[in-house]
Amino acid sequence: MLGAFEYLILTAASQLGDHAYGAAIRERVESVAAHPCTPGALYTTLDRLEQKGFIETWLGDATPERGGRAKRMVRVTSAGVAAARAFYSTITRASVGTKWARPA
Amino acid sequence: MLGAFEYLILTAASQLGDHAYGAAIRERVESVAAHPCTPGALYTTLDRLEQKGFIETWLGDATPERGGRAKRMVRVTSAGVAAARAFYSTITRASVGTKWARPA
DNA sequence: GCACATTTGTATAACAATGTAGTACTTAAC
DNA sequence: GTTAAGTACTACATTGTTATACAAATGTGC
Repeated sequence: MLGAFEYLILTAASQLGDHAYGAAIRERVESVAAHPCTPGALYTTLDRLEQKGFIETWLGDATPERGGRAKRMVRVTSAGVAAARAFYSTITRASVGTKWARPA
Repeated sequence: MLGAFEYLILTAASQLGDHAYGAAIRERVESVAAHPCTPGALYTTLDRLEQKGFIETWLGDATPERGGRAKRMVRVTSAGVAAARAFYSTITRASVGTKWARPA
């Protein structure tokens, strides 16, 4: 169904738009979830999302900063958007009427 | 962090209140998610949720209906409610500003 | 009223997919 | 060459899935 962690990465990438790349996504996920997002977790998940066709990635240029390795840029595909939408709507629908969510 | 499937089971159990038991939870999850919830998936997940202290289960009485095996009753603990709340709020917070969720 | 099918429900075991930790490698600026 | 930013890899733990078996009660035929 798309895991919770995969969903967090998709949302982060989507929100970062043209500036979405590995490390930036990582920071954003960590700030939103109260939850560490280690490099290993991130890149293996990126690989899997790409395999499923939910994102596209390519190597971009190195920005002229101290540690200038090329960034792995990320774009969410339309299939990825659809998957994220489905996940969100399932969670929302399930939560209607619970103590911890608003009544809808 | 609590998986998506675990969350669905917690919400279903919570909504069913005193009538929460294995098979009823299963039906409810299937109707909410467009996703099959097989017996195996359900009971292994119940075991795991119980181990983590998110639910309590005990064997109830058999109702006087055709197939009257004793039901495994389920109650969400306060720890379970807290976990569900945390999950929901993480997903909600992460989704703010995406194409597929409303702006907050 | 007894064998036996039928129905509702639970359990187990083996496996596949996801999520995580830790560490090593690459590239460029200082 | 040291330091910083970033990516990649490997091995492992946790979650999710499939398929099948088991249990207990009611209903039916004879």
